[in-house]
Amino acid sequence: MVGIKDVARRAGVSIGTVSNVVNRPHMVSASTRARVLSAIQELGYVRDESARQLRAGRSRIMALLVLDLGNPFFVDIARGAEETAQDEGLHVITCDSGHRADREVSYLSMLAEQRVRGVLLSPVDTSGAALETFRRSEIPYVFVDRRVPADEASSVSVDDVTGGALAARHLVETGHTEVAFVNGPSILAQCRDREAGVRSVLDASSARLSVLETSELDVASGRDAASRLLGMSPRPTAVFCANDLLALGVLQGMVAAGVRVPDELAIVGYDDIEFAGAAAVPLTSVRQPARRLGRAAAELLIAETADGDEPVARQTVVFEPELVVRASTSLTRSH
Amino acid sequence: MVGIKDVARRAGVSIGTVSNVVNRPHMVSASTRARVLSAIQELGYVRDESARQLRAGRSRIMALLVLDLGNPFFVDIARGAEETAQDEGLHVITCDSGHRADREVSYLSMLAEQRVRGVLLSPVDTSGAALETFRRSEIPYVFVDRRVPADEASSVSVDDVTGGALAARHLVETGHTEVAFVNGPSILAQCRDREAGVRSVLDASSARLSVLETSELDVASGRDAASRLLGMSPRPTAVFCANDLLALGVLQGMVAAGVRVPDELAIVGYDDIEFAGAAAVPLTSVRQPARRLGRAAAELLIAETADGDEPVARQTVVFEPELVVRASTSLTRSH
DNA sequence: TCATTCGCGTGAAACGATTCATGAGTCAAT
DNA sequence: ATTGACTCATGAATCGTTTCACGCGAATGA
Repeated sequence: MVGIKDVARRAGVSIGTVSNVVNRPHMVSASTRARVLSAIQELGYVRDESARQLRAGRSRIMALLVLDLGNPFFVDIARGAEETAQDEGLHVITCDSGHRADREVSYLSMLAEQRVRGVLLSPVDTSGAALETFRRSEIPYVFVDRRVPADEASSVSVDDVTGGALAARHLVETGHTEVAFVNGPSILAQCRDREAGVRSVLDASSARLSVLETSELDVASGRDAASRLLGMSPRPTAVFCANDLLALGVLQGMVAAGVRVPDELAIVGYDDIEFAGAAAVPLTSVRQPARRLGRAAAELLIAETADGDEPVARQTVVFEPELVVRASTSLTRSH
Repeated sequence: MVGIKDVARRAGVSIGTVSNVVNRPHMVSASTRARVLSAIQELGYVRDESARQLRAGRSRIMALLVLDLGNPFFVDIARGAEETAQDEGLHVITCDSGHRADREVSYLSMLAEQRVRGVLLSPVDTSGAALETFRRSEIPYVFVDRRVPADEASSVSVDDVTGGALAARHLVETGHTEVAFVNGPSILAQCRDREAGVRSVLDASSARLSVLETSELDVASGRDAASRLLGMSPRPTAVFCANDLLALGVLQGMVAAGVRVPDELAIVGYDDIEFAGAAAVPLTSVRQPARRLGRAAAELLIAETADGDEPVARQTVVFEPELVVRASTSLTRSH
């Protein structure tokens, strides 16, 4: 593998000069620069990041560790993060913990060994030991889609209580009195908060609430939930799901069972992923600004790792969700 | 940042011994080992991969560079690749070129600088200059979801010609004579092959084929295609889409326009992503074994980079696609 | 003419691990 | 008592960069 010293020899200069050509071209005379550059070309020299990083002590890579890449919501976060990273000349590597704490731990220790610049983290469990050991590595991290106290870390999130309330209010206002909430695992703060939002609205109304908890936040769990809903009596006339994957699963289960949506059952999802609007009965959903979430988190992380003088203050950014009403809750468009 | 020499000092041994404790524990006596391990614990020592890699000359990371992470098909490939990588103690970093050649180039040069173990590549354009310069870096790569001549590189793909034929035959056999093929950009080999498959079947039948090309392989393009289809006369009674995202877009556009699926228009997608089966009118689709694709590609790459004696022969693995028939083409289930 | 500045280039010292030849110590066998 | 075999630990060399103090020569100013 050709290294900097091969280039130096070929160009008849010292290795220090080659390094300067690559990193501070203005410090080198035009003629030498040209000679070195053509040597680089001819030899096909590619700088070795590991050596560079060893010297520098920090890498040019930031990591994004998400709960589930199968959920387009997180893919959008990744895209946002990549956008700002690129502006800073950094790269993002995306890791998928698949909701599993052991994989989260494994990735975190890998990232610590890599000495990544920082980590954008959407953790399975905040209180977990996973983070506890990672903290000692001194690698900065920012929470994404999870609010934490500012003294612990910066975080960028969306107000899930409001989001839940938004959905619930919409259902109450459209006249539903028998409402179900299909929630994901309650170890997830997002799920707990959305439920809190739902309850705050429904408790103050005359509607009745049943809560179903699923083990995963995916389409298959949604289908399961659908069959449970079908067995309930009285059967709810509206269901709010903790995310769009669940909602799509419920929708499919209902359509398969001949239940008309929204006539017999209104459905509200959460995240407003692209597939929500693209469903044959387009889903009403609570939109989260996923891309902006990713951008903002990356910006915070970059600010924290800027080689400035003073440590930057931790920040807590909270975005507001927005209800997007579509056919799955509006009778007017049906049929 | 605590390094190996801090540990050595604390434990009262040489750095070589610490290294042995970490990498070849059996070569160290039990008592020293215990002493070193507790020093590691107390100091919170985390090995620095960049130094390790500098010495070793190769990294423990393999990369997967895909066309579009927004497409669940590629997420499944990533999962497959990660499964086998994990078995080998490797890590995968997933990069999303978003169908853009410039990002592909940028990622490839980053990966070359990182001296990754190898790259699983789903390239925008095989003939591209992107690859040409990457080749010089000597980093092994395996094509995923794209067949190439075995003398160039190993590849793992699915037979797209057969896949296209499968879909077309299904439509012909269910009696359609006016068929549309909504294809993605023809620079993609996948798209060209699927079209070839479609033509091979339809040319031999009495059905008529119209081909619409879209600029992207996403849901929005599918919606566009739907409106174009609506303007055609005679209007096709069946449409095959080059992937499920397009198909979902078409489905949505049609349902919004009041066209009944499958009664007035049958739709076939490609990839069989989870959302295809979860659509309110579940999509008939050509299934590709995405996870196995990822696994197989990673296995090939690992075989090529095994530090064995002889270079391993290049391999070309081709999987067979499979038609999954659902409601979007079968009148029997409708209403 | 001499001193000062400036522009360019050099060479060596890091960075933090791995690896390997070497040596120190112990034990058993001759 | 000497040898050989074996177990552990050592310390130096090495990987490919970056960085920095320094030196050389030319240009500038007095």
